[in-house]
Amino acid sequence: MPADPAAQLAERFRRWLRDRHLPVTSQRDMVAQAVFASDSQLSVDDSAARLRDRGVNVGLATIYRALDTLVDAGFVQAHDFGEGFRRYETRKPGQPNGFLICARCGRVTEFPLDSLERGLALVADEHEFAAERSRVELHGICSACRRRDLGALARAGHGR
Amino acid sequence: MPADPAAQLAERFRRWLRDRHLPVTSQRDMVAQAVFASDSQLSVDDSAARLRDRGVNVGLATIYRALDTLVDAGFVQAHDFGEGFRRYETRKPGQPNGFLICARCGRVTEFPLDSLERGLALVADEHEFAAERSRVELHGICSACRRRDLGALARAGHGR
DNA sequence: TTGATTGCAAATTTTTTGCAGCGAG
DNA sequence: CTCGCTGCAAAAAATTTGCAATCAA
Repeated sequence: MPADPAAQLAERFRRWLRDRHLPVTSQRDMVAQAVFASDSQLSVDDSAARLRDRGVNVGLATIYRALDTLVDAGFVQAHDFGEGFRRYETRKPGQPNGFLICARCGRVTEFPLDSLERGLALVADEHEFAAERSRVELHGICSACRRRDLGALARAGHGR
Repeated sequence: MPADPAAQLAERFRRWLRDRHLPVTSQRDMVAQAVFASDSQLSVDDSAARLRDRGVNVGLATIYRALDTLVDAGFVQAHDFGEGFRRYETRKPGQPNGFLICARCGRVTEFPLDSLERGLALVADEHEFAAERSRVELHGICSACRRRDLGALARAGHGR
């Protein structure tokens, strides 16, 4: 059984293209695989780097266009974390849409919104707002950086 | 009593500058007043336009620098709604930090996070994340656009 | 063959930076 | 007088666009 989810997604994307009589080019396929194979949010540069590492050479403009297509097709989701550029990520069914953004190391961890959904729906209702999607960001210090800070503090205390 | 909150903020900003021996220039003052006087989130272009309308001429670079200073001073908050540029807004004590972003007209309405705070704290705790600030975005159709759509639908129905 | 895609380079857009001259303290 | 600020123009950085050559179907 083909249990590799990235390969399955790539195949579904190819089918999506064929269904609308769009050519399945190797470049698009490579970009798609790069995003599908990553479990983090890739910038366009990140994607270009990964392709380069695999010996594949694709123009930046092509990567932008391929990612646009992937977003249109619904396979990929675009993010803007306020860094001045976008990031892209495979859109899995039942996506989290909650983000813990570490101010120290920049790492972005995701979490599901289930527990907040009721409250969010309530707020939308209050304002007669028809919400289609929601996004929650928590900015602060992640557990790893936190532990590191506490460790440093402890050492400083011992040394007096 | 001087009840104009914008004027009060401007005065506080001047004092902030004086306190650190920075010159209080008319340009910085004007930029500050433009943001303080607005109740929406201004882009740099918006700010430039408002200043131009008042007959004030300030270079774009100066506006960027003045806004940076205002953010550093804590009087103004920067936003990124994924439009490709930033927006700035007076930071009031007990800010909302919740945003209803209309996909149709682009208007951004704010709402307070009180009702969600408990849930947010719970999520942070679960991940051992030390949250400093949170940000919630709801994307969808605002009440005004909603009504407009419904009206159009009704009219179409009548005309049959 | 046909029409969409690709690559490259030029164009756009937002923001930053360098620097000579001005101005607040 | 002394720094820091201002304006302008050039530089950066991310993204988009125009177009001839290429490629999938």
